Amino acid sequence: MGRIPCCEKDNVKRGQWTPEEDNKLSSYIAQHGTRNWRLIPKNAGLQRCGKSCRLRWTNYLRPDLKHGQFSDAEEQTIVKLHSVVGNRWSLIAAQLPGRTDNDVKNHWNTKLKKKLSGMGIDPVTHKPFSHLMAEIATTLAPPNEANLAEAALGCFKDEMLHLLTKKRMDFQFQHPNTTPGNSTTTYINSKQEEKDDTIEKIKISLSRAMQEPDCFSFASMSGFQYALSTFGNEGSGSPWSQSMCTGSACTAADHQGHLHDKLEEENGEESEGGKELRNGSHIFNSDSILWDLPSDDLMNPIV
DNA sequence: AACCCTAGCAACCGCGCGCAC
DNA sequence: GGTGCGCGCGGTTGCTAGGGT
Repeated sequence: MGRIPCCEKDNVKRGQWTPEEDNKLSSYIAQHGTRNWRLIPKNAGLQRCGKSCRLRWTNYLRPDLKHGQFSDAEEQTIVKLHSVVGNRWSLIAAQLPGRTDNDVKNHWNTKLKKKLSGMGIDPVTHKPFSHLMAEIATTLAPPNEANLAEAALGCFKDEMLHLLTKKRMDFQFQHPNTTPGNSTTTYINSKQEEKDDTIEKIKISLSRAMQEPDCFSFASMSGFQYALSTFGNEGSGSPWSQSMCTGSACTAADHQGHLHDKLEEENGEESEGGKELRNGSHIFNSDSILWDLPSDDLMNPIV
């Protein structure tokens, strides 16, 4: 048996509150208090759900609310408390007079999270990223080659699909052997050509890998490192493919020295992708840990 | 000027807990 | 102890204003 709805959805208004509605609600609550939220809209002459009235009152209309910017002291309090209690917004808000849980939550999600990340602190654990990276590196076992291939392929398929579908139309028609100076491609600048060339190689290798999974040697794929370092976000499939794509596990693999060593061993020479990787920014370099990402991926400057 | 993108905020939704019967 | 109800909470969604192209 499901829970009954808190109100008749057909008969209630939703969305932004008007000043008249605010007035009605405020004056009703001033006279009668907030005893039964289900009855309040009916008695106050509002076509609103009781829940909606409660939210409007607690988050906006309550006379004791502060509506301005959060002060530094308030922000510090939020960060401190969040490090202890986590996402218990109501608990945190209770320590900040005039602030609601919704206020605190919004402020955290829009400002404080980014602020902490920018300072090199993980907003979830409140530990420095360097500390987390070290933990991950020591916790995870080095992956074997089969896992890596599976993981990277899973990650790769999604990213390539994404990339290929969002790429300009000309990419679809551009044959890999297109000669320079061809009228259809002359407008492409050299950097773009270089990138397209890498993408094309990835594309060919990927389709080969899908057709001949058994004899597929992932590390022989030109541009793998480029892709790994560029598309490190939305993996799918095995846990390794997930973690491979977060960047953190890449770091772990780097730390263990297995991934790049393995790739270079098998490549025999430095791949084009490898060059790309090396040209990427070393945003994180603590002791033996390296986190290689292209500069475009520098979401969070690390201290 | 028009369009697109993004950040910030308000509001909604669903779940779980506590209380009364 | 079981059930129904009301409320609070945290996560998510949607709207809007402002900035960039």
